[in-house]
Amino acid sequence: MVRPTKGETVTATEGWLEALTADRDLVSRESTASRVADALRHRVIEGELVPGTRLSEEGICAALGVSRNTLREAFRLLSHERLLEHVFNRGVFVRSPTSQDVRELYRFRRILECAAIRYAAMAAEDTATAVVDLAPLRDAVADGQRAADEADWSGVGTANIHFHQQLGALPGSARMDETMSHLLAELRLVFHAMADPHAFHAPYLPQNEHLLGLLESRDFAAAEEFLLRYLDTAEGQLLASLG
Amino acid sequence: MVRPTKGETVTATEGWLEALTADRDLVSRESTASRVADALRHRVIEGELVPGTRLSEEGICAALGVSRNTLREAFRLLSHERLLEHVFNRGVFVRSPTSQDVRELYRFRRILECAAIRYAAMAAEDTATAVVDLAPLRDAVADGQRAADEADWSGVGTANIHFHQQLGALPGSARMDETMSHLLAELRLVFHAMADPHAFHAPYLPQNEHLLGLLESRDFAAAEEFLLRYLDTAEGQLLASLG
DNA sequence: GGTAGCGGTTTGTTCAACAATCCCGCAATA
DNA sequence: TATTGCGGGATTGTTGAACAAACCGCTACC
Repeated sequence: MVRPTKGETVTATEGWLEALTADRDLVSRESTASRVADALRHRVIEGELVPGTRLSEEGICAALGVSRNTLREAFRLLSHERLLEHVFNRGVFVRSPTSQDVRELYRFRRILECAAIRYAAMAAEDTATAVVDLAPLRDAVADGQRAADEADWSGVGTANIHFHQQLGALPGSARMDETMSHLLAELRLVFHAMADPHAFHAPYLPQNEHLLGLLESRDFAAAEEFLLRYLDTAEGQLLASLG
Repeated sequence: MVRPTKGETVTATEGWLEALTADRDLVSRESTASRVADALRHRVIEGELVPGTRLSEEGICAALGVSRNTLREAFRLLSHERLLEHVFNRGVFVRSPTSQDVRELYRFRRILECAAIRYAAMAAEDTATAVVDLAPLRDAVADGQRAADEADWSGVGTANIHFHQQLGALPGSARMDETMSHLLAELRLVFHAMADPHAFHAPYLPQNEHLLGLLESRDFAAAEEFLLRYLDTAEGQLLASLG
């Protein structure tokens, strides 16, 4: 190890401590329950666990090699995210969203995503506020385009979700980000109930691009209007598919 | 037990089955973890547990007479509501919100509550939609007035929170209700950090009433404008109080 | 046909134990 | 003096087993 010569003190560039805090999550191990929850969440979101499936405690804790108590903590986490449904004395099931759920989900989406656009509009006309950063949205659109070129429909779906996640992140509120994240994860359950969940996303790719264009040209009123129709269409499709 | 005479079938008034479902939660036992969480939540929300307090597992599960595992499930629930903070390998603490939290909380409140007003506006001009029900808001204002008359400042605070909860409930989305509920519960933590948390709420009583008046007279634009100023003021007070 | 009783199975909850981790105080060192 | 290294003690993380309670499906019975 190289150490400074005696009497000499090395002062690093300003703010390096703050930079370190960004790496904090790399150091801190997370609990096994979180990791189990991550594994299950992935399976649910990717549609490998079909809605309605019962998740037996014994089977899963044997498969994952964790104790029942730890597994139940993971169940609790995912139930809170509405990905699983915990029925007292009967076990946990992969949640199967109803059409009522779809209507509520989209009502909430309209509220949150329109609010995000309005926030961007406010930030744009208020020079005091730092202008919102649309780069993550551009990235999401690009990712979607790339996935479509490779006929990776699952990737298109992911990019689509990512686009809306980033749209909701415009106001820069961690709480809203989390809410959006849960909302979109739950929505994935709905998508899996469709006949061809992956192809479903494809038509929305150019629409995302158009919406981004409106935002970039600062036509926020048109963007909001466009988004509302966009969501109406999607909701209608899902409701029709759910019966 | 009285049973109908053989061959005779008693038919009760229509809809009694639906009425029964409302009492379901009285019958269905909830898990002990939920009840433990309820008890702790009450203590935290009422300010009996000061932010920063460490909640020792051993002490609490002895006091409540539940096992450590059950207590830990309750801790998970409350951590998810951001009332407690779970630090890995160090225990759980009553969350002490920072000024950063306050800013985020109010940013999110502005988004959600304004969206609620805009939803009411949309519902009002769209005759197809059933008109929104302002009765719960009136009730909350009345409760606050009554509590103020009796110098019950804690009650005034509760009524104030209740008012905003009901405001957020206008769009009729269970998911949004839950989000608002968590938001306001977390906000209570902030209030307790103030010098005189109860008196803090009193000035907002007439403002709630005024806001309700604007909604009743369907002047939604003014209502939104008024609410924004309202929230600005409150946020400023809290930030000043937090330093 | 409908209903009451009955096992087998799964969940709810507790308990006790061990490993891993952290905090605090003390000594050693530059 | 200020910093570093090192236990000791306490607390948390996780496990495994155990028992009570509840549910499901089956059978027997009226």
